[in-house]
Amino acid sequence: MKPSVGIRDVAQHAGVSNATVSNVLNRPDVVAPATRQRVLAAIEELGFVRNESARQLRAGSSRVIAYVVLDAANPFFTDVARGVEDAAREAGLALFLCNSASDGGREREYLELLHEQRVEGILITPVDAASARIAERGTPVVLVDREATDGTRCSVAVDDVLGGELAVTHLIENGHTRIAMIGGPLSIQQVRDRREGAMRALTNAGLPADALTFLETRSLQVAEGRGAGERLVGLPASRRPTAAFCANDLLALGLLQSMTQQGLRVPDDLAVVGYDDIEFAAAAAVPLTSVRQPREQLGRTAAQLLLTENEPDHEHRHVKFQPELVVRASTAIKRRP
Amino acid sequence: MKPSVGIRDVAQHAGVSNATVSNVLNRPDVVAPATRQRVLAAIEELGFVRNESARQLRAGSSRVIAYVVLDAANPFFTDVARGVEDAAREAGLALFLCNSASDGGREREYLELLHEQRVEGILITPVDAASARIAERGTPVVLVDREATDGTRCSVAVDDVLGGELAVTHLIENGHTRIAMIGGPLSIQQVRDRREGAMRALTNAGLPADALTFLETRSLQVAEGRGAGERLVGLPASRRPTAAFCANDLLALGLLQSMTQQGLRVPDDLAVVGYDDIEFAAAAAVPLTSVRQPREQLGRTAAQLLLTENEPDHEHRHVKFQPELVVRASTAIKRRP
DNA sequence: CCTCGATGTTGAAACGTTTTAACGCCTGAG
DNA sequence: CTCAGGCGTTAAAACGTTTCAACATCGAGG
Repeated sequence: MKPSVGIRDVAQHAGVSNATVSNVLNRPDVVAPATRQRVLAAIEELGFVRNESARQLRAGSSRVIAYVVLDAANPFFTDVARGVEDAAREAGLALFLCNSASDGGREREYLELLHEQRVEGILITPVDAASARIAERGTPVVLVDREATDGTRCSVAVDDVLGGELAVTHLIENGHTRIAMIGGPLSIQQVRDRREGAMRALTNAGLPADALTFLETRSLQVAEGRGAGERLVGLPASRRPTAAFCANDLLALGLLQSMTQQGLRVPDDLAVVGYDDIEFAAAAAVPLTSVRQPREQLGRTAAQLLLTENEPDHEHRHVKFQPELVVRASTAIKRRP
Repeated sequence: MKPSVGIRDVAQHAGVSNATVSNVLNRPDVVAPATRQRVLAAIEELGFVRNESARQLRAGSSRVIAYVVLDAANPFFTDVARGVEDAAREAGLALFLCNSASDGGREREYLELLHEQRVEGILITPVDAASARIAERGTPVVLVDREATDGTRCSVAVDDVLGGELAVTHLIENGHTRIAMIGGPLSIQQVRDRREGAMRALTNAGLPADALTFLETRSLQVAEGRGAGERLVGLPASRRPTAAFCANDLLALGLLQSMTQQGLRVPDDLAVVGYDDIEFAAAAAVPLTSVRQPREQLGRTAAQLLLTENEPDHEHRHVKFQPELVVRASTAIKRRP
């Protein structure tokens, strides 16, 4: 490792004091143009890179925020992250992405690390309700895609109950009366909310609660969707649902694959609704009906809320967006031959 | 903001010196169990969080590495990132993900930031050749999915020339003699390599170079694939290729969508080969033939190489993996009615 | 000629840790 | 009783910045 050139080396090389170098770095306008040039030249020549730790230690602020994402492999979250990043960069902040991968332990570790790093703020889509209540340790936290139940912090969410209701109402209107909902684990708030919305749709339509079969999955990933498909087909034909509402598009895509593999047709044998409307939903084997959420706006808004967090008269806000149903081929009206 | 409790506050509260608190934090075994308990209790009680900046400033090391990814929305890279993270976490390092989003400026900013942060090491899939040559500033850098041409750093790559050759050879064997390659911009090394492989396949089969029409795109994203599809269909039927090799799966998925929309059939009117074999390739409208790369292993290996970087007798290594063709429906043999 | 304000520069004191050498205490051996 | 050695603890010196009050220098206004 190089002897690591510091601000004093630069100062000496340029024939000024270290305070002046610091000024060139942080308040260029306050130093005379000639000196500034000389210092910049010295910086260039010596290959000086400011030591952020020292800067932060003294200055107290870090110019970095972080987004702890639930599943970096889910395009929904990468889209949210893009919104976050755009907003952050407009505000002159850098963004660190951390992937909890739905693992509470990992999430805790990252939060601890971020607190230690004294980031300016943390955006998080928490793994479960417990972690959503994480002790605030001086760093502002904004919940993303999850509503803060207590008023202790800001949150940006989408009305998942409404989303579930939209999806299942659509299926009911298409004539389905035996419907499966696929999703899990139930420790995830979104899954619970979407199920609640589904139940509400049944009630609204005067259908009994057992018109909905809930198949719980271990995660919200493609492979689990395939597994659920097999379980579904395994059911006796008389009780087998004619439509499925998946808690996200990854599950729906897996389900779709599984149906094709088992020789069943979508939507004829099984209508499918997904959730999130990720880009791949439209490109699927059967273009997927899905519930669209304003992904980038979700992230962008969350970042903006975070920025208001240390304003003097800040009070926590809870923004809630409306989802929207996008109808495609996977729920085309059932043919009655 | 809270008055921020420091190590000395803890020390005072526990009736010991700050050095002892530091020992509890870093070398718990060296301090007497009773004292340790007392200190831990004080930490808990005061809600002390170690200031990482100060730690790092004094200790010199950061326990963090970073992966600057080319496109966080591309599942290929999130899979690579997962491999990186697994390896990092096994080594007790945290991983920060930075998304350059194929933007050279963004990439430079992040690299600067990471240097300032004095991260232990940087993994990067660079935007273009210029950025791949980025001045090393004391922080070890490993190239991911790109070969380091000079011997100045380690790299982990996949043989893209071979990949392109596999894809196009497969198309030729299926009887295609007018083939399109879709990808870009050409500033991306992978695109150039895959095209070179495609040309080699032509040569091997004794086909003229103009059997391959290269359609350059502005990026490697789904929307560009759709655009390319329209351009393709716009060609006079006599010159229109009967098969397309896409530089990645996102383009291929876009192309697929575009074909369906324009009423053409895959593979009958156009056979399609993608690249990367992302999870969604198998779930596409027409399951996609694709060139598979060992994604997670790529990331894992890169992280491991990075870790060897500050061993005393380190010499830069260039690992190169072999890709593999996965044949699916999108290149099923052309029917000749 | 003196004073004043503006403009540029600087010396030195933080910031909150880790680290090192030294310290006091206790125990067991001589 | 003395002394060597081990053990646990500590005072104080870093680490590389930023910041602030103070200090030159200079031109203009009185």
